[in-house]
Amino acid sequence: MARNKEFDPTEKLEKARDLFWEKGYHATSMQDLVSQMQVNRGSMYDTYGDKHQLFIESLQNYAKETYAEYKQAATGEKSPFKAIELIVKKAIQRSFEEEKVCMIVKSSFEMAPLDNDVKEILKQLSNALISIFGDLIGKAQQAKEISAEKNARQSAQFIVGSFAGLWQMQALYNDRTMVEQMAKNILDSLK
Amino acid sequence: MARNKEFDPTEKLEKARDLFWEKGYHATSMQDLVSQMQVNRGSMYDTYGDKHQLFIESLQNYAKETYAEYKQAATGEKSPFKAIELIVKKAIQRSFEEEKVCMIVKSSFEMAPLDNDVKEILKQLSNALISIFGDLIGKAQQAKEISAEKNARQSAQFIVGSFAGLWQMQALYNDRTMVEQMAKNILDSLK
DNA sequence: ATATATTTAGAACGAATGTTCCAATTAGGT
DNA sequence: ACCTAATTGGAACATTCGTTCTAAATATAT
Repeated sequence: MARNKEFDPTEKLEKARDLFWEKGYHATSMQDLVSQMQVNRGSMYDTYGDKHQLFIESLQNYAKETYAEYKQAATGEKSPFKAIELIVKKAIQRSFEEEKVCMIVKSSFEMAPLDNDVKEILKQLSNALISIFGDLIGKAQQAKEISAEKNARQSAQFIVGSFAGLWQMQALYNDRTMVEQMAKNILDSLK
Repeated sequence: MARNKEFDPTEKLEKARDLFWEKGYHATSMQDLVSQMQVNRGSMYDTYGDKHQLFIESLQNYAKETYAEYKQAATGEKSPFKAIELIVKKAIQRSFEEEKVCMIVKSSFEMAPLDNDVKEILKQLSNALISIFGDLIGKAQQAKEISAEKNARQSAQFIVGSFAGLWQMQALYNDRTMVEQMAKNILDSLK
């Protein structure tokens, strides 16, 4: 039939994702993307569609990779509460290593008020994380590690929401001790 | 000497602020601002400087007005802990009335990674809020309303950070009950 | 009343925006 | 080896971007 692509679409998508992740949607130009991805303009539009679609795919890719890391951090841990702790630790570690704050949270503030399609995706992705924590909290309650009085899903929402606080503090102060202290407070308040 | 301005600079600044507040910095164009403020382009540059300076003044104006409202919500309240509760309540009420999420938090995610000047201002403004809560927490400890074990400033940082969680949830789900439940969790964890 | 400094309206600027198009290239199926 | 369909590089598109400029209008101080 015809030629094959010279580039690996998912590898290049990750480059786009990293740029959107760092600068957000509006501050990232197609020129920025072309330069960073090292892919021709035409090929970009052929492969990913327009900027908006590319952003959405970047977001999905981010969530997929991030949640996989979170789950991976918890596997093998028998104590559900410790599993939660491990995920939070991993999230913080990752965030400081990448020197970037969670793309879903950033996008929630930048895009949710302006773009309904993106907002729905962000809701769905956040729901997925809430479910992960909800399950763990339920199990922790069964294991009597935390009080069974509290509603598991509410606690999960609290945890996921609290992440935003961690990231804001990181974004402003970039002080890991401070962020870890906040995380400790959050985890303590679960019990 | 010469003519007077036909418009009230602070009144028009508030219009700019509302637009930046809603859409963020990058998604707001000068054309948007000219239309919304009903001020001539040239007059805008004469009065406020460029877009960047106008944004900074908008941010300062936002903080001034918001913090005044917060303090006002707490005045007359003898119990320091209840004062904290009142501020949180006011913050939530205001946020749902305006149908917009805190401009400082939004800007922290959009601008802090890209703009050091804005980041420093955001830090300073956040510090001011942390101090307000730090004072109240200190007083609440003296009044034995909350445990004196915890470091007051750390708890204040936790509160201020937790606001970001409230706003993310509002931005995504726009569910007031959910946000109020989260706020309750935050306040409970203070004790 | 006149001179003067400032504001006003809106045209105009070059640069950057997202997107499309086209000719040249290239690899796969027959 | 040759046709064919897709990819490639890069020019080109119309808009929009933030900003500046000019000329007319206007209010103040003398």
